[in-house]
Amino acid sequence: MDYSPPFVRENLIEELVKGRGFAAQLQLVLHQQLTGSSGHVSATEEDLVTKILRSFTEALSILSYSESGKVPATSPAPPCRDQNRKRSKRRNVQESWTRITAVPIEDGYAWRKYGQKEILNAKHLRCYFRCSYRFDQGCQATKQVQRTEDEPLTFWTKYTGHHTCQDILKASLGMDSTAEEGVLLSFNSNTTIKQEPHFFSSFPSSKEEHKKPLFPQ
DNA sequence: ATGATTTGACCCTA
DNA sequence: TAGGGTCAAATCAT
Repeated sequence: MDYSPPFVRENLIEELVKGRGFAAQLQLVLHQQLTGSSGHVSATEEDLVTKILRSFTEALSILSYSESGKVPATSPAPPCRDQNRKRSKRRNVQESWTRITAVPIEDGYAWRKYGQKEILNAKHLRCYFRCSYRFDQGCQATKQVQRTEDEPLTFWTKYTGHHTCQDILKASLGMDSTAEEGVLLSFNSNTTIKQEPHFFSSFPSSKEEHKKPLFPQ
């Protein structure tokens, strides 16, 4: 499904990455206005910029899929939002979406593992990751990864929040060889689609390439 | 020595 | 109160 020469693809990815970066910045600005004293940004505007941001991300994913000879599963559905839940002081309610893949997703971002936990009625541990730049740049992106099935091997990944870190450009431009292995997009629990297995590997981040598998078997 | 991971404890929500 | 998410000291890898 790849009809474009490599250099066209690279330019395309570069532009999409730029767009995503700008959208992320806009999201930050809007969020600051929303929480600031002037606060005249509507939730609709914030929601809109979130959708733009996601579109860029998904476009990049699609390019990555086609590059590796795979077909994107679906277009994204609206995110599942905990709209009626009270905002916790400690846990802020961020947009989240999930994917189910045959391999742990290598999304090109730098993640730091900060915990893992046994989940009720689950055979495997759930691993918790946050952006490596959380403290440097205040990037609030997190993800959770859990092996869900053995046959066929599948991994469930839940992303929460978008990356606002500057590493975004470098990371995404490096996606050609470490493209997202994502298969299924689902922004609520009802819609899930699977993809063929590709390979198995742990997926150390760009900052954390090394050592033992991050996912307990 | 430095930075990442592990793991038990603690915190929060339903 | 149980289950899930996060923290942080201890441990490990480079």
